[in-house]
Amino acid sequence: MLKRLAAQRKVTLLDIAHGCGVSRATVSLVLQNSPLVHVATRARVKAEIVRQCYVYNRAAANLRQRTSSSVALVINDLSNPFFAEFAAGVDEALGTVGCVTLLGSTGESVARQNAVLASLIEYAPAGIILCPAEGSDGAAISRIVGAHTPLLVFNRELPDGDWDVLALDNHNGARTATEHLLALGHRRIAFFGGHRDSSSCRERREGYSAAMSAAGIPLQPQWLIETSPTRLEAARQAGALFVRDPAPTAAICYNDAVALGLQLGLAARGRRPGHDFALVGFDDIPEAAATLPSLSTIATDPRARGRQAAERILARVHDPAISPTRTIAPMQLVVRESSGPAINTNGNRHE
Amino acid sequence: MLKRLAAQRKVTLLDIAHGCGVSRATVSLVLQNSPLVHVATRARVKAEIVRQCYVYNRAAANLRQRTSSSVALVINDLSNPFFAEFAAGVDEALGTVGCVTLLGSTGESVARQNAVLASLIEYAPAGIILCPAEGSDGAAISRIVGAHTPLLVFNRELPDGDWDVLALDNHNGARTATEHLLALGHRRIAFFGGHRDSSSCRERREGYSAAMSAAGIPLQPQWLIETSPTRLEAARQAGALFVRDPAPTAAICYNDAVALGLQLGLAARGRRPGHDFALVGFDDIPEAAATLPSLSTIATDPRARGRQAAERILARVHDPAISPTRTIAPMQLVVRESSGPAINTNGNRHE
DNA sequence: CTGAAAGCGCTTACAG
DNA sequence: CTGAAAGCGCTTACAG
Repeated sequence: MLKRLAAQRKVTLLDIAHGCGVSRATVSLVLQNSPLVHVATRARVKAEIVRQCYVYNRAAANLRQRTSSSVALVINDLSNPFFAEFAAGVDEALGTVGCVTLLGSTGESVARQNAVLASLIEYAPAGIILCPAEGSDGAAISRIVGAHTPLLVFNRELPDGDWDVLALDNHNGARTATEHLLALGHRRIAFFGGHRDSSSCRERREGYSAAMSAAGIPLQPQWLIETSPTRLEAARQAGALFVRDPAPTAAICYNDAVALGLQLGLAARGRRPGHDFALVGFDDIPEAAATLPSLSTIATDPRARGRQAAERILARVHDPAISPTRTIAPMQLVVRESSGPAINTNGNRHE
Repeated sequence: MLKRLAAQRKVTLLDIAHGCGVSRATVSLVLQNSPLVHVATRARVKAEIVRQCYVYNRAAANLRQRTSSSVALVINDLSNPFFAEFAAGVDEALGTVGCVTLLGSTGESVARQNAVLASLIEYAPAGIILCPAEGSDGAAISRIVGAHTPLLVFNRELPDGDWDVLALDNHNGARTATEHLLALGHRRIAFFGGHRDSSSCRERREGYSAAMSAAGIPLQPQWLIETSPTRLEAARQAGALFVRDPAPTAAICYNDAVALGLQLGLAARGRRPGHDFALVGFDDIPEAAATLPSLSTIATDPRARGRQAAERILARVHDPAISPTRTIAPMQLVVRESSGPAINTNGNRHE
């Protein structure tokens, strides 16, 4: 399991000390920029460090100091741009304080997640940021992580435990998106894509329902269309919107991938998104601005969320007395072309 | 710089030993599944480990054994899907052998790259996988990394040093793509997008030129169009293809992002990609299959490259006597709709 | 099969 | 301002 390094003798503090006739303690103090060391001594030590190509062994230092300068990040999979952006944000924020990111991925498997957590915890990270796999068991996670390492759970609900939570405001995001379409005159609005059993999908559907009820529009069951959250699936299912008359004139999509797929599926059926049909996505992935028609969407800014998660976990590391909190990140509606112009109540555009 | 962990006493090997009346050595042997320990003793120890919620301190073990169970991965930025996929592949392969990924990102800055490397090397990784930032200095990197940690350089050329190289076969990939368009009957073929000073762009242009020369077609300077390698820029520059008559009928694109942008730019000018104009991308990002028309492209399979890089570095870790090699990963043409049907030499389709 | 002892590379009181 | 000594949590010969 372990990699065996060529046990070539590395140059150590003691080598530096011998090299310039001081003790290890002095070298250590120089390394820590302590003001206790005489300038001349300091200069001699520093020169010797360069001369011998000494490299500091942070693991040894951490062991002795009982500290840690790493944070573990456990996500689903980096090939999902949402998580990749989140990870980039985490790494960026940790990097600025000289902390390193230990990466682990679960591939949405609970068993793998437990194994990954159990492995990462052995590296004694200062904290853990976890995007839990679907179906995660909070109690099991608590048991593995233990009480001494601050944990932050991102993005997915987990039956409450003693950890920080950073959640997206799915409910209000979907409500805002729906209200946007209502304000443009749409009445028959579908919620397209996603799996009912995913908590984020459930929350988004609830926000959508809330807005529809508030507008006095009874929900039609055929307006709720499930798909796997991928572009391809969404493109294939586009037809499901039009099996009954009167068909919806607009849709809130579970996420941008689904929305982009729906745009393709609509085009393949001769309908022009943003003209014959209005849609709003979720996430604001880079492509949303670049596609044609550009995609109106609810921005989640995963990179900023990553920075936020890292800062929160660092705060808890620095002061373990802080108690865990629940933070809800707001989401912003970005209006682009795909939601189209205002229409009249028959579902036609004002000309 | 360092995070200070609440110095709460952690349960240690000695606690377990005391807890069941054996020595630390015995507990250590149990942890390593050594056959030297009596079954009954082993069972007692294991029970005690669970009872006390002991967690192994891998850093301490690594220090004592002079081993490492981490590999550092330094990339540009995770928000680039190509690198995100590569990182996912690296992490996947490392995970299966119980090795952890230390992440670092350069944001394409040489200064930051040097700082990140200097920081990561202090964690004594067993090896380093580096996707060098543009303009990297091989000598500086050698100096920072030192001679004892195997290094693998991915994707970008770096003046030769004592490291493994995993390169993409840009030249042949571009040649293959160009030959595909030539075989369809195209003669006026552009090379669209990318920056001339990037080594991968240069190599791809060379492959393209080679195929054109081999077909006896003199290159027109106006067929070489530079853009930043983004979708938006590419969409904006689409017009540059048509400033002079006769305009090209096809283009090799620097990468898929550029190709997708060009598709949008063409559509905005009333030209139908795959009908009025043929194009081939580079990378085979997931979107290439899902866009409309679907994108013909040269597949680089970054995830497989990541696995390959990880396996290579692990091999060197296990046997430091192996000398560094240069591996060129082959690239595969994937034919989809965007390169269109065969045309006649006037640039019209066969009907 | 088990235990006492030394040591991985660092830091930190404590004396001087 | 500098040095001798103990110790972070583990492993590994070496005896028994």
